[in-house]
Amino acid sequence: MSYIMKLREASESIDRRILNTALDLFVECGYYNVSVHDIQKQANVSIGSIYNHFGGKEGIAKALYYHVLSEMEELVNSVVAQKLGAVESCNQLIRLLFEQTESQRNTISFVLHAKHREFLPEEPPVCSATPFKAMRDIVQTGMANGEIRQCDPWVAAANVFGGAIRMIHLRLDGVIEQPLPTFYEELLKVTWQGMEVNQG
Amino acid sequence: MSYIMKLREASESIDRRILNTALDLFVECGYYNVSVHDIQKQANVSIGSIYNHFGGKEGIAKALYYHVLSEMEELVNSVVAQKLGAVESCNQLIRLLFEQTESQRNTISFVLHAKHREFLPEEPPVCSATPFKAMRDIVQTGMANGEIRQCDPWVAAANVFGGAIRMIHLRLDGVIEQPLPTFYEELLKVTWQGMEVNQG
DNA sequence: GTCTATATCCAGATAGAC
DNA sequence: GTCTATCTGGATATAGAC
Repeated sequence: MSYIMKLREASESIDRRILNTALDLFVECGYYNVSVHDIQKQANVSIGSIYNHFGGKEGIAKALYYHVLSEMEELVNSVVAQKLGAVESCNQLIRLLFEQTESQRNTISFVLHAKHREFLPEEPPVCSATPFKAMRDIVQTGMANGEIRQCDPWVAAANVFGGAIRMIHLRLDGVIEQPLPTFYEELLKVTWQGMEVNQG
Repeated sequence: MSYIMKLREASESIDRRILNTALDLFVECGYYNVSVHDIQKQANVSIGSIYNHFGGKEGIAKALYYHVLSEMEELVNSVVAQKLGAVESCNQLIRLLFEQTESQRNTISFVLHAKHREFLPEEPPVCSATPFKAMRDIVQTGMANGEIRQCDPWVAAANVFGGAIRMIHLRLDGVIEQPLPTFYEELLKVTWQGMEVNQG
């Protein structure tokens, strides 16, 4: 083990080391392709510690799930706290999500890309969690105050964020090869003004 | 085993019975939560037959993957063959996808919702498969002939189909409770004309 | 609380009769 | 080609020393 690694381990709590390692492995290989031993080895902790701290593999996944959800919630709250208009709030959210897809790839991947129901069957689906509700609420507010065209709430939310989320998926799958912020301005333009060529 | 079941089994080839059963189980429980024995029991075939026909669990998944991809390809081709304009082609595609999400739920779920890379690591990602390329091509054509606003190809495709795909995901997750065709008209309006309220 | 060594279980895969 | 019975590896989880 390198000196750098030792330093890093000393600076991180054992819990964090387990969670960080698990996040990397789950995202890279998929939950069911990762064994407790894999996590144990890569995190340089004993298997006993893992069972003491989290009670098992599913315990790790659950802790991780709530951890990344709370990070997501922070992100949404940081935008809401600015009290911008609805449209501008959505834009900031998309900008932050695009940036974090590049800088915090695995966190975003675990929130937006993982199929939690498969390994955490008891938990509610992500999209019904608070940060996602908050995103839909922002759109709702915009419709109420006339910033955003009136329409069905699901349609509105899917249209505002659907394009961005689709691009995040494609980026995480390696299909899009440029960093997402490259597309930010252009995406906003078509999202708000539409795809149809203006007549006259 | 009921009389109806026997009739159904007699009318289906053993291959189809295995694939149909596997599709249902994979979608409902997730690939790794389904054992070969589960498939074997529910399809009323012996485990030996499964290994003879598909060589194992991964063989089933691979066959299924190409099967549903070809169904998806048919769907796209059926629209392309009509030689409509680009915008109208996209609309028809979305309409068909919405309808099939209700009538062929598991097929759509396996194509659009499953994480194939986790259990078929050798296969290319779905979104790089032909039907998805064809969808992007339709959008491209529309930009070339002036039907659709000029912009980055990824942004355009994500915006045209992103809202629809997002709604399909939400529907498959049980978050949206109404059948998707309900939203068809409204979705098209905002997709093409945008979300921003017109000035004046 | 942390570790190693071990127990238990069940999945995928195979063997060999028919 | 189809079946049942069986093997084997590897996973989760535990026991018990330190």
